[in-house]
Amino acid sequence: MAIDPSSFHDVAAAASAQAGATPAFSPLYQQIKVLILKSLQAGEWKPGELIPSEMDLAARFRVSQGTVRKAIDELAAENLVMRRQGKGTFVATHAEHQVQYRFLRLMPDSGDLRSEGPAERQIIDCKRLRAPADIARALALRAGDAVLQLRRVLSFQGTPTILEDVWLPGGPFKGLTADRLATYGGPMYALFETEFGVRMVRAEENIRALAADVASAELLKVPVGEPLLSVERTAYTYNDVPMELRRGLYRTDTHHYKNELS
Amino acid sequence: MAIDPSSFHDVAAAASAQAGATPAFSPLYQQIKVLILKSLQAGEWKPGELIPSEMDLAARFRVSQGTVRKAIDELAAENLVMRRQGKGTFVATHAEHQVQYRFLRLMPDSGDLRSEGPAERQIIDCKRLRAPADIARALALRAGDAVLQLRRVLSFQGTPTILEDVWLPGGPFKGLTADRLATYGGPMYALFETEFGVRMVRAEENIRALAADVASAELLKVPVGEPLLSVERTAYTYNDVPMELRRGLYRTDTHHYKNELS
DNA sequence: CAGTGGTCTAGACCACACT
DNA sequence: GTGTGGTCTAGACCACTGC
Repeated sequence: MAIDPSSFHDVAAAASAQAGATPAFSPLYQQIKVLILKSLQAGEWKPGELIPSEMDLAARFRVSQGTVRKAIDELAAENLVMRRQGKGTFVATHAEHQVQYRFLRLMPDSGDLRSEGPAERQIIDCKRLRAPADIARALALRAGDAVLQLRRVLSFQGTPTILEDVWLPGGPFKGLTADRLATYGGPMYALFETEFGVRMVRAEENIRALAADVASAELLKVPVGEPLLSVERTAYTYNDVPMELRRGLYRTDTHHYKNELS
Repeated sequence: MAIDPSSFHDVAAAASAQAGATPAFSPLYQQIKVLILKSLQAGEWKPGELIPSEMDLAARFRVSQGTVRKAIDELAAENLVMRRQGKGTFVATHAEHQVQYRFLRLMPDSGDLRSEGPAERQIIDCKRLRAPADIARALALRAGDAVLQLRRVLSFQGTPTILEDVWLPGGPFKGLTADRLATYGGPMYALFETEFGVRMVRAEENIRALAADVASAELLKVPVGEPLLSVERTAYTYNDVPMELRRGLYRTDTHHYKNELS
């Protein structure tokens, strides 16, 4: 077959048909990646589910298996999917035992979190309110929009260690109650997936040291003025849409925040 | 040619010739990666230098270009080498302007470190001493072995912000003086590369909040008891050999420690 | 222009999991 | 055995760099 090498596939043809001064060249596998990403966002495959095999996807998009493979490689590197040899590729989820606290970097000074057993969770408060300006900005809402605020304490081996305030946009999380949170056994992000279809994909944390105020000191059972780690986390779903703001105060007398740099 | 499919290359043949109960299967590209890594360690190519082209390496190791490519892909993902299309693959270095403070996660509350201009560095102390037990353990030395201790303050826009104590093993860093550090313009890790042939490859940080003691408070110009971020970093060369212990105290009133989770 | 890394394909075989 | 992801090869062409 004598065919134009730049149009021997549907996707490739569509790419080269782009108009504009800059051709905006983008590799085929990147385009395939975007297409798979859209299916993930649209919920075509739910967290924990098996996605079609590389061969199937290659047939669907009319490209070779190698091209699909490279697209999935990148998605796997970003922790959006998980590959398992012999079984297939699965949509990543927070509900797995292996990656229980994927966004929690606090470690006991000896051992790891698993060796401490599960954390005891105590919900202090859960209420619906109108977003203050700073919260609204962080969640890409308008000031005054409905948000849920949740406050809880996590204790390890009987010692209160983390005090967290969580803000969630009211729309996507309509119907979330303190009771539902208290009765749910797994990680909070797993509940978000199963009950609200919101999967947190990545997060940013801004960390500071500050002195415990009266309220925090009481809840964490430390003296007022005790230095605490302030960890402000913004968590994002697909497409960099912020879906959670979380302000944590960590006691660091028996634990530390661990970070790997490379 | 009728040849055994598992022995059509030197490296592959060597791999399949391994004895032992567990065949310890390792993909070809992983073995190639180890070989390239050894050349990097041995200093066959120095930081900043061009390594041989993929074709050359493929010829050297008697494998296909694709296999070399996959090995280099992983090295690039680990920031050990840097690829530049049309030019070649270079050994990574701390002396590049783009990645100036690769291990420093402190950011001004608005803008970034570059917008603040270069930090002012003030060396407080630099002395040779025998390693206390905890320092020795972190650096994989014996207690009492010679170490260099260095203390310095970094200021941004006139405000002292970071107080650092650095411990280095005496052997590899023989001859390092406060004067050499003061006159050197670039990042400390770049000096380590050019003068001592020590390239830091990755690091771990343990972070805590603590109250400023008298000495720290004076150097950072904050009240005694002010909450500070304590950042304890262990930096490693090739092969996970620890080469530096660094204890930093960060003021977080105008800056914060930024971490990306995924 | 030649040389480099980057993309894409096609086909073979290997390792693993289920049935 | 069948199907999955994982490895390896070989060859073609594209995009970028510098002579």
